[in-house]
Amino acid sequence: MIDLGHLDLRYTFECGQAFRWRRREDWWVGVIGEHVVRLREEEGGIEVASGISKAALRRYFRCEDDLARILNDISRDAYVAGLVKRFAGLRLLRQDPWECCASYILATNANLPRIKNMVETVCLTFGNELDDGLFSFPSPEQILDKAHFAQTCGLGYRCPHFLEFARHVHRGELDFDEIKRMSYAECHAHLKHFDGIGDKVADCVSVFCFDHLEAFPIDVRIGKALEQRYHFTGSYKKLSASSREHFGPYAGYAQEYIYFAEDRENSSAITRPGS
DNA sequence: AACCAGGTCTCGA
DNA sequence: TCGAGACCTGGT
Repeated sequence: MIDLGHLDLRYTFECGQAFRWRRREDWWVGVIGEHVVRLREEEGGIEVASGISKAALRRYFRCEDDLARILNDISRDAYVAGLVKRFAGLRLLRQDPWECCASYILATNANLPRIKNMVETVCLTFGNELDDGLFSFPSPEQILDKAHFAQTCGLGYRCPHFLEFARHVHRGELDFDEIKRMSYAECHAHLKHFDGIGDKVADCVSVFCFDHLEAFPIDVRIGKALEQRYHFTGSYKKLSASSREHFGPYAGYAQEYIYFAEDRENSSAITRPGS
């Protein structure tokens, strides 16, 4: 049993920030680094079945974030204030930079189910089998050692960007520790130099693995929400500036609550037509 | 059966 | 700096 603070596993894993968590009966099963992790909510904490250290788990779940204070800070309008109440316990995760960047290069112009499939196929093709049917996310070297198999992963036109990114990391052309020391603006600009990383992906990885909680990724759905609910318009750059100004230093948290809410709204509209 | 998807790239104005 | 088109492919 471990106390990870206020945490709702379902909201946190279903909101689309990470692609590899699955519900298996009453456990959430995922892979962090080379560890299979099984988690279950119990009274008074989270039950953990894994060899991973508690410190690593606390780090992954950003336990140093004062969630109550952050949610209070982003509740700057009625819409987000309502979402924060509905989905309290949704936490941002601190993902591994290599895995996060590589995954989000795959996450362009595809829907969530397909993205999950692509990532899972990559793990199955190149990663280490850790447990029955559970694979680690492969290292750049594991991918490059049999790069020709990438064609069989259904990545489409993302494939060359994915492989090229693995090569850049393998050659040491990205220093993730150095990027972590950059400001948000520097981090975002630096990442955009790599093929397959544009404004949106740069923002995703800025907030999901480089600790820039003010980053506010804008995909088509968030763009619609910004227009309809806030009347924000214009280029990505303008929308980004407006959003960060409105939501403040924890804009990334606000973005994730909005994305999750819009996603649920969207899927329930399809599931229950009419009314 | 079309439409669309956690976009990016290239190119012209 | 901005907008328009093309783009792999699988979900829905």
